[in-house]
Amino acid sequence: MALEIKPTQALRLWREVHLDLVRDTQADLSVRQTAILLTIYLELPPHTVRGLAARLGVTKPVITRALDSMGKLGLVTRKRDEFDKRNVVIQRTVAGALAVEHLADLVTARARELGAA
Amino acid sequence: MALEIKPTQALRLWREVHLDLVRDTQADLSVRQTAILLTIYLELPPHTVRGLAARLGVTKPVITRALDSMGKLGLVTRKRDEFDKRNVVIQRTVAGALAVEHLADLVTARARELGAA
DNA sequence: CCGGATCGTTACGGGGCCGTATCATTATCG
DNA sequence: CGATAATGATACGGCCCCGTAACGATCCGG
Repeated sequence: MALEIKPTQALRLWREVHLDLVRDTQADLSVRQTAILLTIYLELPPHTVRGLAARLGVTKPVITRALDSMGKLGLVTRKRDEFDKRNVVIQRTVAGALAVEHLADLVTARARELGAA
Repeated sequence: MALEIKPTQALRLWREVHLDLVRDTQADLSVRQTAILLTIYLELPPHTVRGLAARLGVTKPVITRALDSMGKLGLVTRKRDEFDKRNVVIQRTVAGALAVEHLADLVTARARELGAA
């Protein structure tokens, strides 16, 4: 069952949510960071630096740095893989789950406000 | 007529489009720039620096700098207001319209792919 | 006509992100 | 064991963005 959305609706939805994000001083994630965060919280674990880099089509340092800054914000945590100590497993946090949930609220609320176009 | 979308669908849509944006080397707009671009192309002209700053809840230099970089990309143009030469009128461009249309395509295409959740 | 208000821009200091190249650590295989 | 591969982190130079404060240009009211 697909979600039907018209181009004008899509643009208005995108704009309203982005206006909310800009006004929301707290949320200061870049496009890359947002993609990483949502991948971690929507796809099945385990998540690794290498896996995320391949998934997003970016280099590993991008992931490492994004995890650094998102870690400072408390949105994710890192843990060494005990079975292969070269790997780092990225874990979810309560704050991260709340942030994702907040984003979902924003999008659904703005979608609900959209008139037909 | 509102657009009904479930939280899980919203998050998946957001993630897929953001993955597209990350992979699309060309599109390199920040959240602020995206909000500005869509405001210019979705709301009725005329648009001014001061108006956009108030609309987004940011300071004027933010708008000036965003217009600088978006101008380099050919997405917008500036013109002095002839009736009040203090004002600058922001104008749309063909390239900007295409970029907005491309974003609409991305969102609608990803929405169509979404299964019910 | 002139002082104050308004508009957009610029200067400054600070911080973040980028890609490339390199590094330390760990695993693997002969 | 020792060489090689793989993983994530780090160093570097460069670029962009931010907020505050100041600036020149323009309009307006007395």
